[in-house]
Amino acid sequence: MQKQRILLVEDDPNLGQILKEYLDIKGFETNLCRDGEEGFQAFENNKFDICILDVMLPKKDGFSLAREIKVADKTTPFIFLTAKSMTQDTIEGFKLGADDYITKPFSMEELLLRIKAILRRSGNNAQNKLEAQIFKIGGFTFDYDLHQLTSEKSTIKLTSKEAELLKLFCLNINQTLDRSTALKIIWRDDSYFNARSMDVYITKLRKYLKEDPALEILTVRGTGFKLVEKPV
Amino acid sequence: MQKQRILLVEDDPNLGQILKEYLDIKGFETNLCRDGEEGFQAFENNKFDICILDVMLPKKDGFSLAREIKVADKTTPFIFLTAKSMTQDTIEGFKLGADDYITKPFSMEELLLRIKAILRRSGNNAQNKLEAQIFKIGGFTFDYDLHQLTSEKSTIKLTSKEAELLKLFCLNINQTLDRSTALKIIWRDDSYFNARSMDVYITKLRKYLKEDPALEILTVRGTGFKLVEKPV
DNA sequence: AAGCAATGTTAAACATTGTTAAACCACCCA
DNA sequence: TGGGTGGTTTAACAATGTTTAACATTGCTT
Repeated sequence: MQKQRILLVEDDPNLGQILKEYLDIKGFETNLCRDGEEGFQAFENNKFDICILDVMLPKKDGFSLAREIKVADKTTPFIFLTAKSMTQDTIEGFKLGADDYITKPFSMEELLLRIKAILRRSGNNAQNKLEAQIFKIGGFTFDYDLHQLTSEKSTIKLTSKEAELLKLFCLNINQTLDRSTALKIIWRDDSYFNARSMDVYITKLRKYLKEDPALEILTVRGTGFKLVEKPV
Repeated sequence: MQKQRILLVEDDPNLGQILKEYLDIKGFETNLCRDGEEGFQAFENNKFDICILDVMLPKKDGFSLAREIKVADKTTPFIFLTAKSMTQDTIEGFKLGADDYITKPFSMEELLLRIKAILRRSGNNAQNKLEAQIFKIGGFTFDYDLHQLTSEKSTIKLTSKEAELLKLFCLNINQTLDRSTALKIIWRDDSYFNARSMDVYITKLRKYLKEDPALEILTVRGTGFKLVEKPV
């Protein structure tokens, strides 16, 4: 498969460089630009699968840049990098045009998961858009879009939070999923009460998965959880 | 098996030489460079299994060097040698790109253990990353990822700290494990209270391993502990 | 042998996570 | 509008993991 291309526009040279390296390591081809104008030029000369735009940029802010890019190609998905200081209203505004946004500071893992999610559901070609997100874990088949978890015996209907959490686990199977990363992605905020809410959902997922002894959600105390698929 | 190759870039001639000798004795082939440029040249002309980079280097700092190396070969793992004086933030930054970091001053043993751990889990090929860490000690099978210690009779579920400590012993079976090394690796800090905590865990592990008389955790008074596997 | 420092052991204190049920909330429908 | 309905959060309490504290034991030194 061809490498997927990312247009990253970020003026902080440190952050930009670190992000580019991380994404490159993760198998993307990342084009890093320093300001809005440079970003737009890069977009005109290349084809990208996704754009990651800092909102505060020299010469041309991320929102304007996005508008121009949308004119040129309506299908390209965006992720905005927004500052913590922005008001909720502003963020709401951005959300309208963006496929997703992420608030600084964020973990790279969190960004990567969002990128993957967007590319999955709104990939470049029409086929991709229709492609279901179906995971096979243990004896189960999990259809994220339908919110269905199917085993030989039965099919369970999941709620949206259950499905999102399970999807996160599937995207990171056999790896530790950070508590705060999951919270920021699903609950959009890492707070004490959300953490407890997540614990409740962990219990629910465990109940569903109990049917297959090869699957287990381990707790990594102080860090997060890990969905492991044991060998038979 | 072929000797594993280490690229060591350290400008302090004393420390550099000592480390090189130690690692060579431990069965590696170590290439010592004095500054970032020399380090990069060495990397271009050879294949290394792991790079150990001082962060403060003449001509080209360790972080920049790492960046260039990553471009040339994304899979090579790193360990950064950082100074105690660095802020937590900086270290967080390094952690992102690095497989591990170690704060000066450190013991050679500690470095060796970190090297071994990284080579184990992120060996040269990507497959290795997925390979489970399973140890056979005495009559037990210990699966680190699942935190499970299995004997003929039963399977015990270990807590995270128990599992980490046991893993350290397995990686150093029949060798003395330094108290402070273990503390720095598992607790990331060698203090009096952590030391006592570790003693508690030694007791717990002894209890688990008691089932097999061929295994014993000896105490090396004033130094540390040693997990020995006696012949039958 | 006395005294000291290091380690062994146990239990209590503390922190985090697990579980359950009730409260809350948004949405639908009559 | 009001009453269900399903989903999510909050609250309360239970269970578990980790650290701290206290006291016991061991080995070394003088």
